[in-house]
Amino acid sequence: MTRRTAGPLYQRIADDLRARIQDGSLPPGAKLPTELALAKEHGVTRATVRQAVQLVVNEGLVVADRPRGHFVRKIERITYRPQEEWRERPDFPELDQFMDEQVELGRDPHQTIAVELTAAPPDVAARLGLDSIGTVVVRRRVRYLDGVPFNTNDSYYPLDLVEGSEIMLPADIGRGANQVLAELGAEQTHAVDEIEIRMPSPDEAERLEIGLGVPVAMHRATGYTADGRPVRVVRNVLPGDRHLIVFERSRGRDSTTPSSNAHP
Amino acid sequence: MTRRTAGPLYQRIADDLRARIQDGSLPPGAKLPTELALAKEHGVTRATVRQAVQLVVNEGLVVADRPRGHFVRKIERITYRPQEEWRERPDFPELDQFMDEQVELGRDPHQTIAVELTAAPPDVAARLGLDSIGTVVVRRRVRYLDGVPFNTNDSYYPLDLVEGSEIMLPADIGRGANQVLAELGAEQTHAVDEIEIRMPSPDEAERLEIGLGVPVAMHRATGYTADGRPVRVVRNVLPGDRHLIVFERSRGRDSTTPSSNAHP
DNA sequence: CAGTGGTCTAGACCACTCG
DNA sequence: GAGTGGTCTAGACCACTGT
Repeated sequence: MTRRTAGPLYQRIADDLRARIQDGSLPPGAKLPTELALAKEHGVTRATVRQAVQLVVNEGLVVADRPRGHFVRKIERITYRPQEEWRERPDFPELDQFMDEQVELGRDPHQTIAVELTAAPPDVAARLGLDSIGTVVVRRRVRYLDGVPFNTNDSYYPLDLVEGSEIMLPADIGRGANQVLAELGAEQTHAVDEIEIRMPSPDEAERLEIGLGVPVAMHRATGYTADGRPVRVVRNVLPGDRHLIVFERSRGRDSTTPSSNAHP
Repeated sequence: MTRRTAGPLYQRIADDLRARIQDGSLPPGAKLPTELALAKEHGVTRATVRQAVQLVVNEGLVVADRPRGHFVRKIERITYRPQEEWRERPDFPELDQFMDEQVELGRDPHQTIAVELTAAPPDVAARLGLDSIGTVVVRRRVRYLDGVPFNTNDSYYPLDLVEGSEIMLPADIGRGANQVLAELGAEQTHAVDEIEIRMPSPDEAERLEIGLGVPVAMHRATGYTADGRPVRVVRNVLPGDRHLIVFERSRGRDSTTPSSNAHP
């Protein structure tokens, strides 16, 4: 942490706040001094203090809880393992995988499911190899943990592949949508995971109750059958303050250089 | 894009800017109207316009290029494949892998290398299984593409493992540090990749020339030998506007559930 | 009701780049 | 030298929360 001794006033005030957070005198969850108090302390107007506070808010260090005050952000991440979707499931699971794992950890998960028929958005169409009029089935899920929205999970399937199947029903699929796909003759043997880091759109921020200063990961997974046909695209939006993405890899032949069907 | 018809003025102005960016009337690279022009257009003061502009800047949609004006951000990402570090390399490579791949793509890469001996930072110590006084060798690299800093790559090795080896020299290792480790009797057979999404610290922002509104991914890779001993931790800081992280996976036994040595 | 942050105005001066 | 955004002041009113 480089301490500034010159430069704009608001930067110096922000430096001071960061230092207090880092050295523990303002621990996670602590309430910051009020804007008025900071103004008096530094001999500036409230407007200048607000610039400083805005800065640390946009860095994700501090959250505004209006009108109680500003507080040091508490961060608690769950581990998100894209590879686990291919883990063996119990023979008669009652919940889907996300729910299942979280219950094991003593959390209270639930999710909303909506199914929709639309034209494939461009990124999905490109990965599914569909032309511009390709119709897809989308399963949109919002997942909650202890009442807080945690991530969104939108799965896209070519309509002709899943028409009439369980995938089109807005309900949990205990054995997993991938299992249903396999039963439909489209078993997936490999997948490509893409992770894009950016700030959320206003829509995403609202849907996931994301505050300022929290970026998201857009995780896209494209699943392929043995003959290289893409049969599924999943778009996950993961708020950065609530997720740690984990992959494991071995030096085996099949997990290093699959070489084909790579996107983009 | 939900258009607002009520609410704070600056939000409405920001909505208007977003809409113009999304519908193409302000394409990537285009110059926004000046703050004064926007103020007149919307019948508000410059301070209010600045709030609106700050918002879209912090969303990463717009960059300030002072004092020329504000411009719509152009985003161009390179593909970053953690698994590729285990790709077969040419017998007599002259450059390291990052450089090599980028030259193939017609870019001009270079990197700075500094080697340092320090106590292991807590996150590294935890992953290497070292106690609080464990000493490590750090190879710090900053990688540039066409003169722009692209990412940082700090590799940590237990001192007793690499002492006296090529790893301690601040120069490119054509055949790769992993190959050197193997020659030292510490061949890695599997690894855990962790990806954390957050806003950059002021230090990181400066080192990587990151503007407001650009989050980073912290990618940590921990490499293990066949007997499960961690021998290397790499910390990569990847600015979100310049990277797309890609993994590929097969449904084979070894790439799905390695189960042991997982962090955290 | 008091205290907090959120929004907005009106104005001032500065540093830097470009023509 | 004109024009841009960056910084800062002084003041006002509002909406919401907790007591």
